[in-house]
Amino acid sequence: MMASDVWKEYESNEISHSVAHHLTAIHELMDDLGYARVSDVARTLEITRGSASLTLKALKGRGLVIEDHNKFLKLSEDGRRIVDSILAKRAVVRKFLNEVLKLDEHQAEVDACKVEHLLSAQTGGQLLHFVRFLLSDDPTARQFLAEFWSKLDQNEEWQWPVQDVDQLFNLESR
Amino acid sequence: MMASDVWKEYESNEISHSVAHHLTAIHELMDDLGYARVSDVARTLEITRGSASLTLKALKGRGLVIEDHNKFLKLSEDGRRIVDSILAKRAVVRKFLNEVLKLDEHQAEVDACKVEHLLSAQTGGQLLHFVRFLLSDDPTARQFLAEFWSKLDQNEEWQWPVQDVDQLFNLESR
DNA sequence: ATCAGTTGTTTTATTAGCAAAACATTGGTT
DNA sequence: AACCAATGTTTTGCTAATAAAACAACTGAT
Repeated sequence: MMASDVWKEYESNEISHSVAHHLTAIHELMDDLGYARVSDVARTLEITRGSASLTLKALKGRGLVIEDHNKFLKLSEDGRRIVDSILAKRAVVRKFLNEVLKLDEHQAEVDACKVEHLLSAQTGGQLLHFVRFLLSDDPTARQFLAEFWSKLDQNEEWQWPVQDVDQLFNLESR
Repeated sequence: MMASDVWKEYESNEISHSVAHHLTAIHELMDDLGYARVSDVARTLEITRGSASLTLKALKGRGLVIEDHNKFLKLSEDGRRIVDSILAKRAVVRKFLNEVLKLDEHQAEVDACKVEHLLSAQTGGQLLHFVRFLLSDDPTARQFLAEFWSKLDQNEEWQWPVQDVDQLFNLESR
């Protein structure tokens, strides 16, 4: 509980929010334009070329981005793997928030974008299993969702933020 | 998609990971010891007194922390509200990851700690509704969970990270 | 061929968050 | 009184990520 080895793992994350978006920007640009240069990344992220240049230089140094003889950028194998895992987590979190919890699309997009690079691979994988089953045409899943959504409309008994969540579960928490 | 007004909201967050833990440390110390000084916070977070002193000075300036005539710290009303919302999100996310997705406790704790300060109030509230119903003794919820868990043990068809999550849902995204 | 626009880099500065070290204050012990 | 330990602050320096501005190099149009 509040073990510092837990809370300090935050910055020990090898992929920062900024790095995640520099990499996914390259990925998107390759899809959309067929190429990605420093300026294109900067435009996409709405930061200055100077900032993008410095960050991308570091990413080249880390072997996540590769530069052409003509200053054209692309993702390395490692870079692509990271982008894949980030986009997968973003997609599944967005889907869960929007289609299950019924949060509006913008909120779902924003929250998914905030946490996509922080979730572990295990969490991403398990969440995908879960949401996949939940949104499948399995009758049990259908019925469960229907009941949940009908309950959602009904009650707003307790208000957020909650003082003691564990009490709401009628369980001891540790 | 990749709208910069979305991805830039990350740093626009008023509560950073560091601030979140400085505040919750004070909360915990008040519970455990009955008081909280700069040194106690530093010890709890395993950072130097100097760092804690600077951060806490800023938090006093923001009106989230109040200092005694004798250097004793406590949370303001605003500070307490923030801690409540963070701890509630942490608890519900941890519970979901551990008791529903069956991730081990450490992983659940780490991931919950990483995202607790980033989730919106709406997301926290909806997630609480969802997990509460999911872990209740409602027979539909019971049956759904039982089926999900049995499926979990069975298949490991596709491997993570997934190339195209949306394809796995047999749905168009967005 | 020149001139303008685009592109990439570098330098300088800022902010948040940390460490390390120096320093001041306080409280208790002997 | 002298001393030591704990506490709090300040200063200096570091890293990541940004902006801003200066600069160099290339491209294309006329």
